[in-house]
Amino acid sequence: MSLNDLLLPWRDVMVDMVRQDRPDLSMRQWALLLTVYLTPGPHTVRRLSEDLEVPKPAISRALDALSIHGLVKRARDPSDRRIVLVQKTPEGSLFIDQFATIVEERDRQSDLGSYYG
Amino acid sequence: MSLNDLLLPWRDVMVDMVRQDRPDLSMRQWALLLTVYLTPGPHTVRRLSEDLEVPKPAISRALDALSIHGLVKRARDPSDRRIVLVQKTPEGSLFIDQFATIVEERDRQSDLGSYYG
DNA sequence: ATTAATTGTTTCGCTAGCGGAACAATAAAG
DNA sequence: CTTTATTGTTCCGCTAGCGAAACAATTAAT
Repeated sequence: MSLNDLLLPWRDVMVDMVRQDRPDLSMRQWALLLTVYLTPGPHTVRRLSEDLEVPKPAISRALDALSIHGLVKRARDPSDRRIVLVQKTPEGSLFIDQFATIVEERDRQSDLGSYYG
Repeated sequence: MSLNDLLLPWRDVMVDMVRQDRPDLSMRQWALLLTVYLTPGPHTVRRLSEDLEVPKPAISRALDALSIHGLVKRARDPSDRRIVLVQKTPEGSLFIDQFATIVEERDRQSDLGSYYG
């Protein structure tokens, strides 16, 4: 598999991400969002900070940003009220689905490309 | 193919991108870099601006940032000295190769996961 | 009860990036 | 030549994000 076949879908999806309509999330915010939606929880600030190798305050700020867009929400753990559990939202799920559609589309395009081209 | 199978490699690669060692590029800078390295040129500021649907000054600034890391270089078109041709560099090629390695690795992991898991 | 540890947020000074307008350099049209 | 068009950069005021340190809230240890 050539470098182009491998990376072109990435290029295409990233370009889609950059085009101005959708909320423009930074790389960290994307990594955080995908982590919350695709990996098993519970997702606490501490764990996310360790998983992403990013300082805790940065996680906190990124959660602020994602929350503003309604893509994620915070809830205190009832059994230990220091802990913040980061949770999915309906809007976030929709957003992820739309992202998946873009990825699917771009993957499909790339496959066709290597078939015909 | 499940949402997870489709998106988990993306999540993993983005997390790798975010981890602090490698130059932390913004989404725009990534989209720009991949466009220069993976799509046919010549790449002028104007064309990149149109392709990415991003204002020209933003392209110019992003090129500054990429140039500082040596990932890309500018050269005036000799036949029309208004035009800036954005060109690859050895460092940039290496960087793209490293990125490809990450993508490959993460794709492979995900395939294994759906086979055994 | 007091002290120590843990968790997440806020503050601090600072840098990078934003869009839009103005700009300089170059080329094309008249 | 002079004017107009094109291309890319710089300037402007502003917002978002950064890491480190300080902080408040809560729980655990003594």
